[in-house]
Amino acid sequence: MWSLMQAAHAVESQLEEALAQVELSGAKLAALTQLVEADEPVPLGELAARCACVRSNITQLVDRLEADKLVRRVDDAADRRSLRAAITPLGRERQAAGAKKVDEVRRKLGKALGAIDHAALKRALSDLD
Amino acid sequence: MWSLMQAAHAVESQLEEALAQVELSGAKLAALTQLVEADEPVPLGELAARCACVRSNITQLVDRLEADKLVRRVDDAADRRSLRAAITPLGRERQAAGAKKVDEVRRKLGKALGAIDHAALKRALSDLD
DNA sequence: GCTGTATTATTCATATATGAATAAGCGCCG
DNA sequence: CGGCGCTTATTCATATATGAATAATACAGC
Repeated sequence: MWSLMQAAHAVESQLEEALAQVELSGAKLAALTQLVEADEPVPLGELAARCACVRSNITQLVDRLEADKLVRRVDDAADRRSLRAAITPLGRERQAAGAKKVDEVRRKLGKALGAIDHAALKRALSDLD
Repeated sequence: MWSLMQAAHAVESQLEEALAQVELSGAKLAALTQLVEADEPVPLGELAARCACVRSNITQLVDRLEADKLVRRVDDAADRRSLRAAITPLGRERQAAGAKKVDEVRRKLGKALGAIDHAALKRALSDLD
C-alpha cells in the first residue's frame, strides 16, 4: 500500500516538475484540457464536475487561469447566473505544450510502470467502492 | 500511469475518511507517529525531515496539533534556537487510535493491493531518480 | 572576544483542495 | 403574478503544502 502511494507521489512530482517548465500545474492543465476537449465555453459548474472537484475550487483556479490570460470568463446568454470558461489562443498553446510534457513523462516512465499488473490495479480500484 | 494515480488517490481518500472518525488527518497522524517512535521530544526541523516536508509546514502542523492538545512545544535546553515537539498522553492515545484505523484500511485493501507486482513498483520507484 | 556564516523556527505569499454560508437569478405552482 | 425552492457562482474559513524572507541564536576562525 505504501509503495503504491509513494510511487504515485513520485510520478506526480515528475509531472508537476515537467509542467512547471511551461508555467503550468497539474490542476491548470487538467482544466485547460477539459476546455480544449469541449471545444466551446464550459459553465464553471460543469467544469468542476469534469475536473472532479468542488465549485469553489474552480472559482479560484479560473481566477488564476484568467490572471495568466489562458482563459476568459464569458457570460452565458441563456442563464444570467451562469458564467462559462472560454479558453484563449494562448491557453490552447499552453495546453498543447503541457500535454506534450505529460507525454514525455509518460514515455519516460512507461517501461517501469508497464510492468505493474494492470488488472490487479483495476481490481483494487473496483474494490474501493 | 493514470490507474496508478487513481488507485493511490482512492486509497488516500479511504485513509483520510477513516482517520476523520478519530479526528485525525494523514498529516497529523504521520507527525504523531514520528513522535511516538522517537519516544522523546523531537526538534521541529528533525520532525520536518522525518515527515519529508519543509519546516514551515511543520510549524503550522504543530500549531494545529498544539491546539488539539496532542503535542506541546518544549524548549531545548542545549540550543535556544530549537524547539522540540513533545507528544502528550492524549496525543499517544490518538496516535494509537489512528494507527488502528489505518491498519483496518490496510487489511480491507490488502487483498486487492497484494496482487500488484511489488517488484515492478519498486523498480518504478528507483527509476524516478 | 568579535565577526561572519550557518542553522533554528517563524512569518508571509502563494497554490491547491474542501465545505459552509451568501447572493443572484431561474422557474414552477398555486 | 408572486413567492418559494433550486441552481449559479462567489466568498469565507480552514487544511495542507511549498518557498522566500526574517529574526534569533550558535559556532568557527581569526
